[in-house]
Order: sequence, then structure tokens, then C-alpha cells
Amino acid sequence: MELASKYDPQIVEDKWYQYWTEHRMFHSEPDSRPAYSIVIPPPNVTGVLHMGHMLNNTIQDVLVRRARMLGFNAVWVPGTDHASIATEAKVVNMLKEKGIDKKDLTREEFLKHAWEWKEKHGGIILKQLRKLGASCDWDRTKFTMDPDLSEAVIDIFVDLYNKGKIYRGVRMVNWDPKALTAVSDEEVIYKELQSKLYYVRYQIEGEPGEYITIATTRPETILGDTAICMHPEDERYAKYKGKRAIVPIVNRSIPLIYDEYVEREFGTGALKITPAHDINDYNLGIKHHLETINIFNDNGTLSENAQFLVGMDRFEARKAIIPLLEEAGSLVKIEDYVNKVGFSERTNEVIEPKLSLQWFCKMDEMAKPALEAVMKNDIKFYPDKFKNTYAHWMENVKDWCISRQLWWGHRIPAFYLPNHDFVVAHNIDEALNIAKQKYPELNLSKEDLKQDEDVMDTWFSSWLWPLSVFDGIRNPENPEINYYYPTSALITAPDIIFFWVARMIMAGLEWRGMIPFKDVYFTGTVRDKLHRKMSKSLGNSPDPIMLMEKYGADGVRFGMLLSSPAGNDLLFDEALCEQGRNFNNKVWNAFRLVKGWSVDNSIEQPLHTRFAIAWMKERINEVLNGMEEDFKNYKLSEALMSIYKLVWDDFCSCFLEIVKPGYQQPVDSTTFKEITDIFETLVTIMHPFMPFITEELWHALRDRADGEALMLAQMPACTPVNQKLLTRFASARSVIEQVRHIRSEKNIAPKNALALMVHSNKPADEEADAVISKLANIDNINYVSEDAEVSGASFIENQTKYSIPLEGLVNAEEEIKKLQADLKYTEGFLQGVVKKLSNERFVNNAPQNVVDMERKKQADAEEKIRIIKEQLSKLQ
RNA sequence: GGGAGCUUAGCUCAGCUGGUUCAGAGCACCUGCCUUACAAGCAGGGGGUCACAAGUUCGAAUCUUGUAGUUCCCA
Repeated sequence: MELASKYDPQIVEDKWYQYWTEHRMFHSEPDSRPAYSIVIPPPNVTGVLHMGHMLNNTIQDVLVRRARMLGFNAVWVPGTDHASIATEAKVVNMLKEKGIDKKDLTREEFLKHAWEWKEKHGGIILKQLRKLGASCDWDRTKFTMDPDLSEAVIDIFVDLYNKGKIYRGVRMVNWDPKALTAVSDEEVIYKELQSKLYYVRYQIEGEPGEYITIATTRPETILGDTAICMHPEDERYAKYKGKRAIVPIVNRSIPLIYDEYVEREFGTGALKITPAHDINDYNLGIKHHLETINIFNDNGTLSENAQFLVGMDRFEARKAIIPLLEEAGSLVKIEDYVNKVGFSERTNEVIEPKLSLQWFCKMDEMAKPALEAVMKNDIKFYPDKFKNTYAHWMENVKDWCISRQLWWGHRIPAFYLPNHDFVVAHNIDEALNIAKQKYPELNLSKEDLKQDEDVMDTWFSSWLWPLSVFDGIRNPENPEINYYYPTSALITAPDIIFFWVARMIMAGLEWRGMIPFKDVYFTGTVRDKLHRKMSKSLGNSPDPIMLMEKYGADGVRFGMLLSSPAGNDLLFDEALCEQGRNFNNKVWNAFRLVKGWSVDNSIEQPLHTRFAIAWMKERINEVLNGMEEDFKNYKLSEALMSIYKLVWDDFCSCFLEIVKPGYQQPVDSTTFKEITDIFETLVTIMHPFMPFITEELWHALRDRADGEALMLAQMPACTPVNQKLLTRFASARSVIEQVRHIRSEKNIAPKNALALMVHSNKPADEEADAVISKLANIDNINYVSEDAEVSGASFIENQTKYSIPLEGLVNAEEEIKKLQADLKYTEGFLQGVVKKLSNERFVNNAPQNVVDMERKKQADAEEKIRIIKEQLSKLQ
């Protein structure tokens, strides 16, 4: 069969993915082997594959595939989360397009639509992951709103409530006026904005002509002002103590208060206080018993309480209030100002601080052991710089607002009674029982109980993920959770360290008394060449599916991994995938070469081949040793690079060139078998990185039975490195390079054989010489005495002089020049070494081996100088 | 405003507890090659006063301090 000279991933990749899944090779069940488990950071069910997922999931797949090949019973649990806000928004939009308004639907009707949408459009991303080669155990696919996972979430809520760690209260929350729900602190993104600082004066009550001027970025909230605050030691305002001021436009009389919270240097040193619409003002309001006037509706328009501009959007109102202030003679001036404004992570709407009744989860107690687990390295972070970030957050952790004013999600299991009390229970029956016991006199029935309308934050189910996918909440003693938990590693992005990583650790410790994972690998952010984050709005993100079609999944995986050291941002460039594709092609062509050879049992194995095979095996062993270390430290890019060089530089450029038989000549059978073994070893090592092409070649190298697969093969073990063998070969290779260098310099074609003189009395290394002869195309290696005449180009390798007789091709003057330059350099080098050695303090203080090293350098340099001088004297 | 990190060849990065590579890799670049696996290739080559300044040391890319630039996190 004729093999194409270009590798085509398209015809290979789907075939093998199907093969793996048909034989259920990704599936895992607990058994006697050690477990290796990873749970996928569940992507948003509405999501489609983007470059961040590509990076993240490629890494997970590499780790899982490698673990499998190291003899672990490896499982990678896939799934999605229900993404309350995003999904609900999608469903609302879809309904809108159909002419249906969410307001006209009951909760049940809406949820029916939402589930339909989820079944039809949700989870595309999981299908896309297959294209990447992800070896997820698809039989275990989970969704955060599956019945079992949902039950676990309710259990946890009830448990925490009963422990007093969940409470309900009125607090200032981050309100998203577009999604019409509260969001947690972590879901607010602060951005710097160019805005304005408005200076407005308030008349002092009963003092005509006396004013206090404040500065604000939000003049529309003046309508809700209930105080003005100044620093108690600010002399400018001391005279107003006990007085009141008049709020412009609404003409409300408000107190002047004094608090050290105020920064005297900022603005005018006088601060207007709107307790309903700013967290700091809110705290001051509590402290000074101020009135709270909420002037906004939930959607961000002004309410009746504002009295003016009622119904107008807050940003419109900010403009519209200016003429009103001017009219009232209150506007002093407007300055440009840069400030930070919070935006909703999901909707990108400006967050409105809002007082509302929400459910909160207490964090401080749970945070303590979770912090300790990371600080004590029970859980290791890669890279460990994220420990700092983690510690800082954990030490300053605030209670978690877990209620969302949405329908899509886990409904809060709180049931309200006619007397305004409530009970928390797993279901309405249990709630009724509890309520009856508490209030026997009320004679309650189910109809009297009203369940809370809100759902929980999506992260309130995700934080249970490592436990709940193995049913570890409902059945804490089941064999699966006992076997797979704690998971081996978590691969995630640093931007969800608080959302998710920290809370999973808390949950693991709270409900299982055990950390949820041993290692956390933080990937970098995928950015474009201009260092910009990839985003839909910028349109700078390539479509991963298209990329895989263009370069092959293996090529893209290679490209993603190669330049993504842990925690470092990946500046994505298609050229990286191209490099991956080229590498695949290289491997493919190496296979074509070997495949094309005929085998002859009757011929002997040549000397150079024997040496090359011994060396190649040792090089592989060396790389395996290095990779073990790399994986221990999650240096995947370095592991991959070492394979890349092993395959390309050592195996293809060097090894195959040595063992390659002459044109249309056969190869001996011993060599052929050894080469096949080596090739097989190489694809085995490469497999976790490039599963498709390696599986294809593994099957092409030898006949395999149905059901056999490389992905189930064992990774070769490594042994201590035979450095001597490697050095011997490296020296031969260096001679080859120098001969080639001379060829290149003198324009001697590779096909013209040369003779090589070795000026040495040492015994010949026949194997090495055979290799040199083959690769440098030397037809004659002669050992001559050290001081024999040199009639051509020469070089020194490892204290030995080599020369190539080149009649008429060598210009003596040029040779002299080169030698003189070399001499000058070596003498300078020697001088430095001698200086060091003549420094008594160095000789006395430096460790013995360092001093010895310097002595050896000195001896080597002296010897080299001797050889060069000798050579020069002959030429001159 | 507070905190953390980063700054090594054109680009992206390695360089562990200071003393072998007189600083490494990949890509890019330059030169010569369509050599019968591969031009998605082969062979050869050039390129960095390790951000700057001071200090500790016999010796610093590696430790300390400061300066500048940059990224991220928190408020």
C-alpha cells in the first residue's frame, strides 16, 4: 500500500475515537488498582468550546491518559453546570422570539421550556470535546441539576441551615438590574471608567447664603440622600455641628453628621450619604441611625420614592438631573474623573448596590481548615504563587450571598408559614411536620406553606462537584466515593480560584473531612498575540473546531501544550498548531520510511547500527527519566518539548539516518525488529499528548487484535541513565557536526566522500567511527600520530585533533586566521581560570569539586593551546 | 488605595538550595540544498553587557535593597 507523503488527520481521528468508545476504553469501575481521578470543571451548559476549554481539557486528557498508561485505574468524569443566569437569559430570549413573555408564565411552565431548551441545545461542548480526543468516561456524564445531584444540594442547604451556617437577612447586595437578581461579590468585575465628578452645594438649614459643597459621581442618588458626613476634625466644617442641610430639588432636611470614615482630602471633604445605594453609606447609616430611602426599582429605573424623574433609567437620570440642579442653583462644577465601577460578570450590566432580603452562607468557620489545607501543602498549587492569592481571600472572606432571583436552578428549600416564620426542610412534607411541631396551634396544611421563590447560586451546586458526581453526599459510604475520592488533580483557571477551588476545598472538608483533590494546576489565560484576552466581542478567538479541522486535533493539542507552562498566559498563535501539524507529519514520514524497507534474514547487523540502537534506547531512557520529573511538577510543555526533540532530532535526524539501508537495499532482520520496538516505544511515550496519530501508527507497526489499543498499553519504565554511553555517542556526533561544518564552509556536497585523520595514539572506538563514517560520509578514517602533518581543514574535539585532507580547497592564510582567533579566545579563557585559581580566598572557600573543576578547565585549556600552537607552527 | 508576581536572544519561555555548559530551548532569522521518508523537509550558521542601580560574596541571571516598566488579585 502506498502511503501519502502528507499525514491526513481527518481520516484517522474519528476512526480511533469511535474505536475507543465502542470498546468503552474510557470507562472505569473501582477495582484493585490504584485510582487516578479527575473531575472536569463543569462547563456552562449553554457554552460552546473556546480556546480556554481547549487548553484546560487537553491538559486533563494528557494527565488522564498518562495515568492510565502508568497502571492507574483512571477516570475523568465529564459534565456541565446549569448556569442559572446564563441559561435563564437564553431561555427568556428564546421565548421572547416566540412572542412569549416570562411574566406570563408560571414557574412550572417556564421550567418546562427551560428543560426543553437544555435537552435540545445544552451540552454541545461535551460533544465538541470528543473531537479533541478527550478520554472522558461518558457513562458518568453529570449535570448539576440531575435528580441525584439536586438532592445533594438540598441536603447540603438543610444541613448548613441546621448548623446555623446559613441565614437569611437584609443586606446590601450586588444587584444586577438586567438579570434582576442578586449576584455574589465574586461575580462583580471592577473596571476603570472615565466619568465625571459633580460638585453640588446644599444649603444649610436656617442659614441663608451658607452652603456645604459635596462631590459625587452619582448625582441622581441625591434624591435619596439622608445625611451629609464630614470628618470630625475637619476645621472647615466644625461650625456646622448640630445643623441640618437641605437636599436640592427634593428640599428634604437632612442631618449633618461627623465620622472619621470620611477622607478629608477627597473632593470637598464633605460626603453625601445615600444609605440605600452604597455599601459604605449603608454602614454609616446603621451607625448614625439614618433614614434609608430606596429610590430605584429593581430594573434600575427611578421609583416613586425619588419623587422626580420617576420611571427614568438611572443613567438617563444622571444626565437629566443636571439641569434640575442648575435650575436650583446647586451645581457648582463638573470635573473629569476616573473611577472604578462594578459590572455583572454574566450580563455586563453596571451593578447597583441594593438592600434586599437574601440568603447567606457563613464562610469564616469553613474557611479556616480550607486555608490550612493549602498552606500546609496537603493540597499543592501549581504554580504555588497562587497560594498568596488564596490566603489573602481566605483570610478576608465574607459571607456568601447564595440566593438568586431566578427560576432555573435549585429552589431554596425554605417554606414560609402564614405567621411569617419559615422552616427549612428537604421537602414540603418534612417542612409541614416541622411546622406542625413548632406551631401545633396553627393547624397547618400543605396549602399554608409557601416555598421560597428564589434559587441558589450555581456555584452552590458546583462546590459539591467532586463529592456529588460520586454520590458522596447522599451515600457517603458508597464504593465509588471511597475509591475515587479525593481526586488526584484539578485543572482550572486562576480566575475561579474563589468561586470554585476555595469552596470545593471547604465543602470537601466540611462533608467528608477530606480534601477534594491533591493537586491544583492553574492554567494560564489564552490570549492573542497582542496579549489581549480572547473574547467573543473582540472576535480574536479562533474557532477550535475549525482549527482542529485545519491542523488535526493532535496538532492543536501540541500547539496548545507546547507553550503553556503552568500559570503562564498562552499567547495563542496558529503557528503553534502548525508546528504541531508539522511534527505529526514528521512522525508520519518516519513511519513511511521504515514501512518501506524490505527485510533480509541473511545479512549481518552493521556496526554503526548496533551502536545507534544501543544509544537510541538509552536516549529514550534519559528522556523518560526527565519526563517523570516534569510530570511531577506539571511541566507539561517541557515534557512535550523533550519528546519533540527526541523524536525529531535524535530519532529522525540522527538514528534513522544511521540505520537507514542503502538505496533499495534491505535491512537485516535484527535491526528491523529493534527499530520497530523503538518506534513503538516512541509512539507510546507520545500517546498522551497526541493520541490519534500514535494510535494509528501503533496499529500499523504490528498486527493487533480487535480490542487492543495503545491507549491501554503500559508506559515504558525508566532505569538509571548510562551517561557514559550517551557521552560516547555525543562525542561522535560532535565530530560529525564539525565535518559537516567544514563541508558547508568549503562547499563540499554531502555525497562526496571524505577521508578523516584522527591525530591520536588512543585506541580507536570502532563503533563510534562507524557512525561517523556513515553520517559524515567518510570513506576512510585513519589514525595517525599526534604530530602528523595536516594537509587540510582541522578541528579539535575532546582533546583530540582531527583533520580532513583537502587538496587545493584550503587557504592556509584563512586557516591560520581561524586558529589564531581560537588561540586568542582560549588564552583569554585560560587567563580567567588562572586568575581565579591564584585567588587564595577562592581556593580556600570554594568547595573542593568547584576548585577541581577549575583545575580541569585549566588543564584542558592548556592542552588545547598546545595543540593549536603546534598546528600553527606547521602552517607557518 | 492595599497586596502578589513578572522583566533572560526578534517572539514565547527554561535556568532547582549562588560556583561546567566563558547563559539554554522552540519558533523566527541568515546561507547552501528538490540528497530516492518528509520543502509541513535536509545540512550549516548568526544572535543576549540575563530591565536599571547599589549592596552581600573569593564568586550573582541566581541572594538583599532601591528605581523603572508590566501583569494580576483585592477594595
